[in-house]
Amino acid sequence: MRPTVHDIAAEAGVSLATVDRVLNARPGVRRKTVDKVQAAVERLGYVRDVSAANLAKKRTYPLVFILPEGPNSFMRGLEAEIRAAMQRSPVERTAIRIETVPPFDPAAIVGVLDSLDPAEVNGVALVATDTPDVSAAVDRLVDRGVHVATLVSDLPGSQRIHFCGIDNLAAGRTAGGLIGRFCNGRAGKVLVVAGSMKLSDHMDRASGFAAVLRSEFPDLEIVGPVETNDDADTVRQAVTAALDAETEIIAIYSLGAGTRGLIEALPDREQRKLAVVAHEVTEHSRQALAEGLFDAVINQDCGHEVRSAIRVLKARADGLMPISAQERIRIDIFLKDNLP
Amino acid sequence: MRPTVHDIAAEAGVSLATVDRVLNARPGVRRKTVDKVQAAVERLGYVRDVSAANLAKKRTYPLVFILPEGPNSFMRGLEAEIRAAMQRSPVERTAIRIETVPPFDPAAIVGVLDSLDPAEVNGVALVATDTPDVSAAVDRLVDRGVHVATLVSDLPGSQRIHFCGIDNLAAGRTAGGLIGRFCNGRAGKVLVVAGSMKLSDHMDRASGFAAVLRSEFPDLEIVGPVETNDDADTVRQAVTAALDAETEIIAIYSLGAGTRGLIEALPDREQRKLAVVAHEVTEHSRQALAEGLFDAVINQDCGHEVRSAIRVLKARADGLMPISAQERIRIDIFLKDNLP
DNA sequence: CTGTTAGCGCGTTCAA
DNA sequence: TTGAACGCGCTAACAG
Repeated sequence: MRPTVHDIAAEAGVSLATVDRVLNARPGVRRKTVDKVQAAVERLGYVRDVSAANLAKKRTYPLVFILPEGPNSFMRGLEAEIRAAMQRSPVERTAIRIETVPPFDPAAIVGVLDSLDPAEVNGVALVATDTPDVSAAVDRLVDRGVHVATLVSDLPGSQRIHFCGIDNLAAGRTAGGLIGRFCNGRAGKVLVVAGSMKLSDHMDRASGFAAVLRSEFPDLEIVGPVETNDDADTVRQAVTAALDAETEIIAIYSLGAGTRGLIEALPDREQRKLAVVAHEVTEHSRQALAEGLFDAVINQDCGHEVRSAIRVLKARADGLMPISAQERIRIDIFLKDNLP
Repeated sequence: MRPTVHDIAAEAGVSLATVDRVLNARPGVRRKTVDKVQAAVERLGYVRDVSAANLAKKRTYPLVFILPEGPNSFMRGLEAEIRAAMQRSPVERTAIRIETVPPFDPAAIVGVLDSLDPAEVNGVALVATDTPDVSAAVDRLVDRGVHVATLVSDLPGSQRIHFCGIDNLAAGRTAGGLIGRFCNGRAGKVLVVAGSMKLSDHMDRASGFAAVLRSEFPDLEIVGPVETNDDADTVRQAVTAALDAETEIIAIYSLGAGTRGLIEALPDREQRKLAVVAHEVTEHSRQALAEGLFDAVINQDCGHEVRSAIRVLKARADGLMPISAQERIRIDIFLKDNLP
């Protein structure tokens, strides 16, 4: 039988209230009493029953998600998952609010971050641009006692407690390995299309990709990365222009969004055979895979990311450590053959 | 504010005890009273607070895992994950017992299944051979009121409530897509090595693989599948023999275990270039990937599978539906470039 | 058949 | 600085 506060109280020779004060690090207890209680906790191996505590406190976890607005399918999918989590709020004791900001706008993110009231918010998960001002705003919020987790794209220099997303360096390496093998010995150029180098996920993917090509497939030369701000029309124009200009392009790695534009720019399979790898399963990329326009799509499960963010933020609010393996977001690789 | 049993009692004009009886479908309540209470539940949108209920009941969930003994690395990894879950038992209110049985021995599984006491066991997760006797034993257990989930390999005809594992047909298709692309237009033969056709996961992988080769890569011809009972020495002998006999083999798909034997049988990369795809990241396969002996490894996260089995079995014991997307086990694809 | 009451493990008044 | 007592939402005796 697991020990309870009663057992601790008896063991330490004090009352329940005193045990509670010590356990919750509240003031008004003599140093010696604190030691006695802590010794009893150690001795009996006490672990607090979080659900009983939450019941007594009628606790809810007020959480805020910050993500970019706009037509980006992936971000809208992410938002849908957050809304699904809001549906479960009564059961999970969460109170989730969504704040959307213009994409690629660090100042807007900073504005939201600074407007948050630590008294009303327990944790924040955000999709951030990796810029110094956002990093600083995150640190300010953490200093004010709010736990912050990054979502999808990390903020490596900041005080965020956790990154809920894939290892984007490994994702880029994977793309490199796939494209290298799909080209299978042919020499030529590979066009790399990115959204914005202000995003650390795009940065990481680009460098992982370049590293693998350099070390394993030296016959493939990178063109780009071209920046498109994840805008479909820009992607279409950029890809069309590049394919016209460079006839030696035999593969494309699209590491950002705007996938619809990429599809529109792709020439007939018969005319010109290109190995194509893109990111995120959306309506568009799914169809492109099925039609054989794309060879592979690298995906991150945004449902998992959202649930993970909630678990991590809640655990942290309770001062617990989450199961780390459970929070590792996998790099999914989809071919037309294993599309879910 | 979420409604409580008190609110229901007031709304229905009855006492707490009666509400409790109705909510838990216990006998001794007049039909009319039941209806009144249920109407109040509907009207107020009541949902029971499971953690409060568990607190009051001091509930624990006694669970049994059945899996094959023996040297199979994957199964040992699975067992390690179950033991990790046992460590969390006090927090998760579980009481987990592991039963091991000789591999490929349906009778042994049936023996364990039939020996289980419904009064002492709440749910069972098992790695099963897909044979009629096991299926029947599962059905008998379900009839006696115990929830059963299959783990890793499914039992499609049975009354199991859930399958905790990957879509093995899709996994086989993925392997087919990868091998087809890695061979890249070359014609030749592909050796398929399996453990046992008594396992539905092996069956499914083999057929998914064959389907993709037939429809998308007609220049590749399948040799096998050869059955090895997942024994490394048998695998080594079978692969060596096949490679000697058939000089046109340009690829190998190993869809079962015994990966060490496969590695030992593989000729020098320089001598004979083979595209190799295997299953499950283990110490051996990891090294083979790193050295370039394997091109890809398809993996299932057994930690996720174990946690999922526990969640599903617990949820079912409480009469709840789990978040289905969370319980979908992903098909992981590892290249040397994205090895974790 | 139905209602009253005392906990489950913990947090939080209010007195002492 | 400490302790007693009540309540969180629910279940389980025990009466009636």
